[in-house]
Amino acid sequence: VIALDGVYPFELSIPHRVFSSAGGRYEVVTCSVDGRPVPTNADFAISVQHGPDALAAADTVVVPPSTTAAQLVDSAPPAAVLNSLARIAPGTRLVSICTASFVLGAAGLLDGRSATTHWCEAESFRRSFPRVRFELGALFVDDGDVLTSAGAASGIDLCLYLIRKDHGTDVANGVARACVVPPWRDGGQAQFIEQPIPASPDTSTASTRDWALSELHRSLSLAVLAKHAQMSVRTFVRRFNDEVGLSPGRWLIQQRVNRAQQLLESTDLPVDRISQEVGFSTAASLRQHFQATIGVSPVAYRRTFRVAEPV
DNA sequence: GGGAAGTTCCGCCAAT
DNA sequence: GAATTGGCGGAACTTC
Repeated sequence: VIALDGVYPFELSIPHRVFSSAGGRYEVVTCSVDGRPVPTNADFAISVQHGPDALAAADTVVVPPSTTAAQLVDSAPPAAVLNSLARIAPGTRLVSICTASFVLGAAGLLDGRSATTHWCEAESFRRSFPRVRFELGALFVDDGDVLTSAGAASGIDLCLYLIRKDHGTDVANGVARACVVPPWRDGGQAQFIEQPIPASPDTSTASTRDWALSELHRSLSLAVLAKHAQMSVRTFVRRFNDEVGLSPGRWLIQQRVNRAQQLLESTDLPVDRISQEVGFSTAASLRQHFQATIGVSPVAYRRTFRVAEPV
């Protein structure tokens, strides 16, 4: 974790808090660009134990937001920051929290990539980095070895996602429980962008989403969901998009793949049976969406993450 | 993997 | 006049 001048203490502490809860699977090292104490954007400074050499040895480098990042609209990062980033070995996983994506963007590390940042800075980010595919709605964006997150707390979501990716759902869920945060938040930051509060809970799609999760094994067409929400299909789709940041169809597939991941890790059920349990009508359908979402086949995923039963 | 059939998504527009 | 709703139709996506 690299602390830049004016670092935000809350976001700086997220990687250590989350990764250190994963049962010794990660070693979290915090450094500065020169090994010297770092002023924060609060009324205190922090003393780090490591200099930029730590970056060369890291498998993952996390950049939390800072006032340094906030100053990078239409200007290059300070030389010390660029020199530090240059020490990162090729292939190292790069992670930014909140507006720290400006640091990666200004260093040219996001060119041609998909990325996000805090919604407040969306326009400024788009203007500053036209070569970056900006995704406003996401809580975080995974572009392979470069991952960016939205506002402050989405850094927690991203760290949990990395644990899930590295060690599976069970470990990530355990960390989420330890940190008393949800293991997975539906939708994106679209739901946090300033917009009028729905007139009354009766007009929300939330209860239908809860119901759908409990009926995931069923065939849930738009007509069925809209009927449950007591809305026309058109209004339901519109409301759903506004509240969740995803279409009902995309959301359903995401939930079904999530449930399939859990079943692959925690049971020996055949893929055929799991596809029925999570509401995909055929195993081929599950395989297609699983591959597209997770990047591996269900069987390959199980081989990697299925925890062997103690003998 | 390819193709047909069914479903979803979303812009547009009229009605409320 | 502005905001919301819901039907229509074509494109895109999903299922089989």
